[in-house]
Amino acid sequence: MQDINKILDAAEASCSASGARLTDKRKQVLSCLLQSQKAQSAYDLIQGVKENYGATMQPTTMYRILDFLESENLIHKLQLANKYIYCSHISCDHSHEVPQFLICNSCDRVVEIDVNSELIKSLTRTVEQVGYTLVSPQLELDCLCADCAAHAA
Amino acid sequence: MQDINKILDAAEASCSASGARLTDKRKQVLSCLLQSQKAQSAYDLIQGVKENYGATMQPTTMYRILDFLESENLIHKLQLANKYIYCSHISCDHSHEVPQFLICNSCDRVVEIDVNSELIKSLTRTVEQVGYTLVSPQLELDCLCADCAAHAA
DNA sequence: GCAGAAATGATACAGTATATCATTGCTCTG
DNA sequence: CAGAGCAATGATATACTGTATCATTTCTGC
Ligand SMILES: [Zn+2]
Ligand SMILES: [Zn+2]
Ligand SMILES: [Zn+2]
Ligand SMILES: [Zn+2]
Repeated sequence: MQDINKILDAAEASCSASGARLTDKRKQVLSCLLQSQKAQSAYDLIQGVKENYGATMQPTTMYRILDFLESENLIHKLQLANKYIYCSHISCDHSHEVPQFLICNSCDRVVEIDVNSELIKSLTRTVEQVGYTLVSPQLELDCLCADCAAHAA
Repeated sequence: MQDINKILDAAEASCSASGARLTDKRKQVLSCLLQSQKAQSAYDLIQGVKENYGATMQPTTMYRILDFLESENLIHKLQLANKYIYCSHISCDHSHEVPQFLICNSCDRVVEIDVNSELIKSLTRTVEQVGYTLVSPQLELDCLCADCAAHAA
């Protein structure tokens, strides 16, 4: 994990480049996500910004901010867990590929990796065979992290 | 889609074989799911059994029944949509492989196919590389069905 | 400064899921 | 067949997740 401030700077630059503003509140939410390897729900984050910054946010505001951060590719929404996680590629140069997430179902720790392109091709082919169209090939896998697997064993 | 009564018989046999009971209520819920190609939420199903059988079920009861049906491999829960769909393999002989679901994000129509075993191997390998353990390789893909794609175009 | 747009606040509510304790009904044994 | 024990369901309350709507504040460009 790199320095959070460096990532925040990169996020700010990325927003500027797309004509968007990374406001204080948005930055607070993003910071909360960056401070943890674990996926957090919208309500976890409402609690988080309150504890860390004394800021009160209504659900509406939080969801709007999360939508914004997602549209700027700074975070990802995990459908499998109804939680959010920062994007691992905020401050790297290469363009963002289709993400694949390994989610620990015990502690919500998340690893983001790029999907193998062969795999996407294979999925797309399968989907087309039954007449469907793939909208988003984002994959989320139900996993156990090393720590939790050790405890369970 | 085969005859629903034939599938219900198969479901009943399958439950007997595992020492479980397919009670009237459980059968009503399963029937509702079998009557539609579309994924339905727990609350959709509460409405469904009311309309079709005049039976009133509380959420607690419905979730318990859904858990039961899932544990008997008669239905699947789709995390992506927070909805439930019958299993396509209730009355076929071959053992149930890892399922993969193509979910129309517009109309909730679902296609269940078996995951290519090469793909599972590839996923497992990837997961192990980062020290995680794959708990369930069930894949759910965000798609559009042929009808909805045609309308959107 | 001022108009217009973007962002946030505030209130209410819809939809999804679980906790807890009570009651009913089935099964098995004696 | 009685009655114990367990499986299934009922009932009530509540927590969690997400959206609709309208008002207010803050920023930007002129
Ligand atoms: Zn990412
Ligand atoms: Zn873990
Ligand atoms: Zn199935
Ligand atoms: Zn459709």
